[in-house]
Amino acid sequence: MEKDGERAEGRKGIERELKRGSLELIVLHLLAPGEAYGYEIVSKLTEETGGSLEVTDGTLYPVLYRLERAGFVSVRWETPQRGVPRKYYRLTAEGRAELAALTQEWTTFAKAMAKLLRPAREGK
Amino acid sequence: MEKDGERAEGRKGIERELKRGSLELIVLHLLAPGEAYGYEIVSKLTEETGGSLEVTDGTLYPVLYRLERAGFVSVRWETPQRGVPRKYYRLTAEGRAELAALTQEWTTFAKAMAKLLRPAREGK
DNA sequence: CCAGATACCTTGTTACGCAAGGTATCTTTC
DNA sequence: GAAAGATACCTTGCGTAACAAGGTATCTGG
Repeated sequence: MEKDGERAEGRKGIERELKRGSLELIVLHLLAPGEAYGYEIVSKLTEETGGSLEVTDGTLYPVLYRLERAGFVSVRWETPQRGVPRKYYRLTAEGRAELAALTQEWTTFAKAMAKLLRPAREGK
Repeated sequence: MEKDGERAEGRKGIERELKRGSLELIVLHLLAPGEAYGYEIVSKLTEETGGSLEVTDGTLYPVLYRLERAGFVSVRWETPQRGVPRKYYRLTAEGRAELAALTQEWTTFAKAMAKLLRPAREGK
């Protein structure tokens, strides 16, 4: 029945697109204070943004894999006394450099957008 | 031997990804003051952002087509006294509403990102 | 009539975010 | 000690958007 009941594509899809290219930065940023494991990163993000930015683990793992492959994070397995093994990720020096670079790029982009969107416009 | 001579994957690709989902908003915004034709929009964007945000016409036309299809812009052909025919785009009422909605969504997203990235962190 | 400029349009590639589904390990309960 | 549930990691397939590259049509100037 729900022919386009929850389609509402216009609304839902935008956020996904906006997140594009920002996720890598987000993850690097969340790793800045210290190491963390996959599931932890997911909940950290939800928590720190009050739920306004979220990812599922299925989204996160490919990102982490990319980061590892690029040498931006190092990986360590640890089995806690209680619970299943966890894979801890930690920024490398290159990762920190990348974090700084991406933060810069994101900020530049956001500023350009903000300036463009600012309605103020003195007569030409 | 240019193994990855001009690939420079990391750097070039990011901006493209960041633009994702923002282009539609950008175009709607550029149409807000009044109608414009395709090529004009391309140069308006380059001009207004001092070149920090750019699109090629091959990127723009699909966007315009989407907007037209969604009813956010109306279209009018005009052949100027000198030169080739031009296709002028103008915001519809729905287009204006969409512009407002997207601006809102973009701002919300940008604020969430900015807050996350802000390093300041008072001891909990 | 031919070269060049203007303007519009199409196709194929690439990459990413995501939902859905899958695997493995540990804990609890009976 | 088997079943059920929780935790955590990983993979596959899909949709979509930005872009480069290439194509078409119209007008202007020599």
